[in-house]
Amino acid sequence: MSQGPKKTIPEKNMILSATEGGPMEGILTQWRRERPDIDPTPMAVCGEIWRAGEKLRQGVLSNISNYNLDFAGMDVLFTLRRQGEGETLSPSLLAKDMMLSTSAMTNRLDRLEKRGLVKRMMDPNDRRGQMVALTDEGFDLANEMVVSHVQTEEKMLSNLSSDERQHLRFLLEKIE
Amino acid sequence: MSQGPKKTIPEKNMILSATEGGPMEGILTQWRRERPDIDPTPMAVCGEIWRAGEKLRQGVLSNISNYNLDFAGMDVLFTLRRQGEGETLSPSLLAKDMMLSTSAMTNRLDRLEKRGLVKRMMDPNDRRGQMVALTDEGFDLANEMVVSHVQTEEKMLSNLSSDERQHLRFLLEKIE
DNA sequence: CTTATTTATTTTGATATCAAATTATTTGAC
DNA sequence: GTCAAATAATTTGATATCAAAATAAATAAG
Repeated sequence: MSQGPKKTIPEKNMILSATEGGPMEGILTQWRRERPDIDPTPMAVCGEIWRAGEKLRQGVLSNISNYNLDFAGMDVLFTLRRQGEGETLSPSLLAKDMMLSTSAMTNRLDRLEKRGLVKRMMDPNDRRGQMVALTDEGFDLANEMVVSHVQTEEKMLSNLSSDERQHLRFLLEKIE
Repeated sequence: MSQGPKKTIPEKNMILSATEGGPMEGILTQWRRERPDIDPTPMAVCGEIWRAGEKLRQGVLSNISNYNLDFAGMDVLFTLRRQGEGETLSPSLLAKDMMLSTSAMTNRLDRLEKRGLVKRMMDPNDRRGQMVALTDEGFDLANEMVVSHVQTEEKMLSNLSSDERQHLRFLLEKIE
């Protein structure tokens, strides 16, 4: 209440809370004791990114499981939905878009097709190729699901102001 | 060269580069067209986190595969190594630490034990329990590997200043 | 035209994971 | 002490993934 100038306190708190108290700090302490020759902060940064990603993934998954879907299925439905109504993508493009093997995509599409959410159509210009589209049911489901999906994400990000979110993206994009 | 005050330009650039050019921007554009009623920026933030995490994972994996290991094995080795030489953890604790099922941990330990990197010992105080420790070989490998591991991460984070890294962690920790 | 190469998708075989069941042991209630 | 509930680890069964092989069709070179 009487020590430093008030001006510096917010900044100080910011820095402190990024290095204290977090679940990462114990790990860093261990490494510093075992390998004082190594600066472990890169591990902390990467670890926080993975931890945050995992937390977000859990939250998103818990929402979409209300629709009897998993992350994989949601990914396909949303990718197709945001192309626009009636638009199609080939299995190869879908796989590339999601950084997935084409065989994994075959499997995902099989499951979604069995549930009636997507349909495969022959590509009229290339008999090797297929055109994958949402069914009406898939389109409606994606339309409904995206609302609660974004709400779920919004809730998990609610401690971040708009500026902070932008800054977070800015920093993440600098990762090589 | 003659328009606005120079002072604001860095901030402006910062904001611009977080919303333009990134691999996320096309996706946002699609969503804005299809669902103008929904603010898609939460998807962008989450997507950036997952994207960055995946990129880091790839880099780390490409380094540890020089040691014929995968992410799973590295995780176990490092968790044991940072406990200190000769320290042990039970399979349950290891599993909890890595947010993994105990059966997955059984599998990981089987593989590492087969390679002679860890050993299982009976817990003298609880005949149900085990104490997992690094072998000498495992200890040496962890010691060698952590150097290039941190270097690899450091390289991928090299575009971020020390302050930026701290700020990044600060922001990530706000995710609920 | 024919053959070789590339491209699109599926199938096969292997593996890491999880949830649930199993086995063995400890802890707690009485 | 005995029985029930909790805990530690493994086994089992199912599944999603990948890499590599297989199938089929388009493209290119001669």
